[in-house]
Parts: sequence; C-alpha cells; structure tokens
Amino acid sequence: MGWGAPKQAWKKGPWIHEEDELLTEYVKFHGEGRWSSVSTSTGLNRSGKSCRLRWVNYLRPGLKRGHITPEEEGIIADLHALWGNKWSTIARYLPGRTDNEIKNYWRTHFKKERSSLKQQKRQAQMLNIEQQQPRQTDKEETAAAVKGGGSTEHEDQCMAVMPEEAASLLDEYLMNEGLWWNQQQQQVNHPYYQHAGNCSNSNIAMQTQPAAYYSYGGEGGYIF
DNA sequence: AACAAGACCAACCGCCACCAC
DNA sequence: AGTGGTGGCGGTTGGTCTTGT
Repeated sequence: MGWGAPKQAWKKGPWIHEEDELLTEYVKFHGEGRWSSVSTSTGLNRSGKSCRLRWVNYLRPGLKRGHITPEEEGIIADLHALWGNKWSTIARYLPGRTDNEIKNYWRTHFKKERSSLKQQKRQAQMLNIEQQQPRQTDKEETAAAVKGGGSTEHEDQCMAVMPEEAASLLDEYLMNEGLWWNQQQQQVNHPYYQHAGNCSNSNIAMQTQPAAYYSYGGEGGYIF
C-alpha cells in the first residue's frame, strides 16, 4: 500500500539527527501531509509512513516530554474507561501527548493493575462459590472495577451507546465555542453529556465529563 | 560488580477509511 | 462502481534503561 515506492528498500530503525533535521525542514516548507513525497524532496531514505510517525510522535512542536503526571494519569484512566483503546481520541484531550505515548503508558501501568484486579475478582468468585453465597451484585462489581481502573459489562454497554459521533459532537461543540476550561466550570450543556446521563452506571456517567471538566496542569486547561 | 527481570519507549506492521480519478 | 494512493489508527516488537537481588 502507498507510502512511496513500495519496492524500495527503505531504511528502518532508529532515526539519526540529520534525518530529523531533513524531515523538520521538509515539514517547515511543505507543511504536514504529503508524506510520500518526503523521500524524493529531501533524499531521506525513509517511507512516508515512517516519516509521518517520526514527526507526529517525536518531532512535532509542542510535544511534552517526560513522565505522565498524576492528573494526566487520571484523565487517561477515565477516558479509557469511556472509550476503550481509542488512543488517538484520548490523546486529543492531553495536549502535548501522543497516542503512542498514552498507549505505551497504559500497557505498562494499567494493564498490570487490571490483570491483578481480574485475579482478585476470580478469587472472590471462587470464594463465593465455596461459601455457597450469592454472587457479588452488579453494583458492587462495577464500583470495584471502576475503582481499580478495570472494565465491566456496564462499561461495555455504556461504550456501546457512546459511539464516535458523540465524541465528534463534543469536539465540534468545544471548538466552535472556543472553550477554555477552569476549575470553576463543572458542567456543559451538551448532547454528549445528556446522552451520558442516560447511562445506568452513575460512575460512568460521571466519567463522560472529563474532556471538558478536567483542569490541566493544575490551573485550568484547554482542548486541543 | 554482575546478572536478571521489569519498565519504558521508539518504531514497525497490518489494516481500514477516505478520496481522487 | 472499481481501483490505487494516502493518511491514520491500534497492536506488537525489540532495544535500551532502571531497579532489585
């Protein structure tokens, strides 16, 4: 598929400083996009796909480097509970962070917690069976899962009724309004939230607010 | 000091959607 | 309507760094 001449033996592996400079210069003059012509314009022996990735994940101005903050971690956890593995969507609400970064972070931090939670749940269920007691109620299960950053059937149901259009609507609305958010602003009158309000799980309904609700860097934040 | 295991991160791959022709 | 090019996304891999023993 695409991305320049497919038969060409593109260079792979880590980028060197000179390559970064060539790519940066190219983007400076031509803007983002037209990645397949980077190699012909710059002499860079990299596929367009590789160039795009390097730019988006590493060279693009405004990228934040360094550790994910606790605030960002909270946002990631909540948005993941809401959208699942929609890394690029989640990344939109974390200025300066890339989808790749968030994805990596999730895998190394939350996956662990999640698997241990599953293990705990399994143990609890075994205990229930052993003690011939009724199963944990859905409510308790949900609360435990949300607390632990895991997912439940309830969440899956909620995610099912909160498709991409909802997120797009939110994006469009916020962009049109040019909204800046601070800690005083706690609610937004938007169909997205009304939709979320129908969700049977109050925890999840609460979690439909984060994009607009969260402050960023401790003193207000912005979208995009 | 040496080694192993785990954590972290950059980069690649395959797939899909969109668009122009 | 079909096809190919392009852009983008999510999953995975592999190398490097850090930490514990």
